[in-house]
Amino acid sequence: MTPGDDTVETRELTYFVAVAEELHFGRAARRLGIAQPPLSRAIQQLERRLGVRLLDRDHRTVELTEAGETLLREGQAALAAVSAAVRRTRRAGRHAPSLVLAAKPGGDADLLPEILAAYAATPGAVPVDIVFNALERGAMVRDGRADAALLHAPREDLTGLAVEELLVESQVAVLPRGHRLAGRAELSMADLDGEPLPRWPGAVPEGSFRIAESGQLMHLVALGRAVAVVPQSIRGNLRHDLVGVPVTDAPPTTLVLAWPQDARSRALAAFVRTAAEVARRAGRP
Amino acid sequence: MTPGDDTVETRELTYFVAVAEELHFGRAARRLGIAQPPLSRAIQQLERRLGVRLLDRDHRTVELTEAGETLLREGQAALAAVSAAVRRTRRAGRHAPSLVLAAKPGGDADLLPEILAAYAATPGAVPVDIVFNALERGAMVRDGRADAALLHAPREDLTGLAVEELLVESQVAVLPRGHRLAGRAELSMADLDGEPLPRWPGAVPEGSFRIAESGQLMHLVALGRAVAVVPQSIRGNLRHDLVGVPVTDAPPTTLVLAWPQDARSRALAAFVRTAAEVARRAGRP
DNA sequence: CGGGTGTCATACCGCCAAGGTATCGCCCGT
DNA sequence: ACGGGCGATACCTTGGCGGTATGACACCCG
Repeated sequence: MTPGDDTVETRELTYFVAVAEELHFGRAARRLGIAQPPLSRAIQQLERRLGVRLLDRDHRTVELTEAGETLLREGQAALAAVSAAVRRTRRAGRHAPSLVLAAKPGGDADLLPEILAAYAATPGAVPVDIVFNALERGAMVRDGRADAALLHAPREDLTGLAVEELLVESQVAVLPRGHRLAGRAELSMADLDGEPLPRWPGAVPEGSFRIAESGQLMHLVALGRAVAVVPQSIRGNLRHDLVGVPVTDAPPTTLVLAWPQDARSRALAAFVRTAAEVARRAGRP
Repeated sequence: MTPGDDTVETRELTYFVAVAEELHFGRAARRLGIAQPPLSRAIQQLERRLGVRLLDRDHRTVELTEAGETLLREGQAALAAVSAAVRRTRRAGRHAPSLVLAAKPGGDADLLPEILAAYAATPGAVPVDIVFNALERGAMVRDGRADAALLHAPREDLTGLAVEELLVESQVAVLPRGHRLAGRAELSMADLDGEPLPRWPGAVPEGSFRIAESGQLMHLVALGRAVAVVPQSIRGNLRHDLVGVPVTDAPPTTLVLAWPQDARSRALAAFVRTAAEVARRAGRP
């Protein structure tokens, strides 16, 4: 045995993560585009190499051991790091420097146009591509698909990212115009008890689909199937049949600009500086 | 061409990192334990896959392109993440929970004994293994060889780590007892101009060896071959033939406890809490 | 209770690609 | 002009990855 072998191929990690997420060899194999037997063998070999049982499988069901849960978490992070390395290398090679910013539609508190204009006016500014994505903007920064993202703390996880706070916002409940609470000047969270979930995009109401786009959520609200508690800045973009009512005791939300904490790019640094300045200026009109 | 292939095997990354660090295919191949031709081919293939030139090699010399520098940095991080995943998985499998703490001999400001005692008294405390290492305690935390480390900011790089500040210290110059400055009550950095390097462990004086152990450095100081500027807490552990003189304008050093920022371990959290408390208590005696 | 079905493991095979050896091509120092 | 050093190329061998077929076992059903 050679226990000093402290590495594993990304292929093996990918395979394990697929099985660990699916908890089903057949489905995982299909997702990976290979047949099931090689997958079984690969997992066995991985377990032998690590000297650790990763999955408890009786003939009916597959579940993660403690070691397996560790490898799922850590393996996902490691794979993201590898993808990030590849993507950033490709970007560095194509000599057309640019920035990719991940934002959520309607989630920029209307700061984005001004930030982009101010940055574009900066000497040495580089083209900025905006990528809209509601659910995985943090992951996009971590794995190199984006150079920076607008995120909402503490709703979204910021581990592994450097951040600049742009704006602290209170929250409002979005309600159909005809709702029993729609006329109130303000609410407390307790007033919303018993209202249907989800409260925000990304939350997964049981048995329902994943809300991937805020328009879907707003539609659900309009139908009375959901109540959303969101940063107050979206009040400007509400559909005509919805109203936003301040929720006094909802925790305030912070709009942050996040980027990989080891980023070394001159352009990114300038963009961050500009964004912070614009936000500061907007803070005291 | 299949540009959607966003991953790379760890083997390829390891190979590239070796070449990028050595800037020499032959040496890199020897270090990797393979022959040179397969290594050349592997790098070429990697470049083809990424669609990017990584190394500028004329027949005499090898140097990194910009993309190559990116891949070196990012690849090292990704490989550390993979190693960390493997090690943490192995640890999680062997069901004997414990903590590994990386410290530098003499670099704990004498806080360690008290921290260990206080933690051991905590309910649910777990055995703590101390690993002494002067040069790569940060890397040990990042790649999973240690759960936490005592580091000195800003001397050591903290990116990617969560930290708790334990102690802010001013610095002293370590001098031979007979040195012309040894009698002074205090110094400024300017007084040390012209003194021989290195100033601290890990610094590499030109043409000399790497100082891997503080005893070596102290020996050099005693021989008049070096001057060290170090946190004042080491004054208690100086050899009889050395003295420490405060350097008034040296930037203060902060002793921090650092751990992987995505750590989820209950034991680690308790240890950090205890350490912070001990340090706070020690701060106001 | 016996056949059917779903699931993971095993057996066996073919082939690609990683690694080895030998050699080339090129630049350099002398 | 020549030998030495270095990376690239040519060619071969083989380990291991992936595929198909099948086994072993548990559960469901009529």
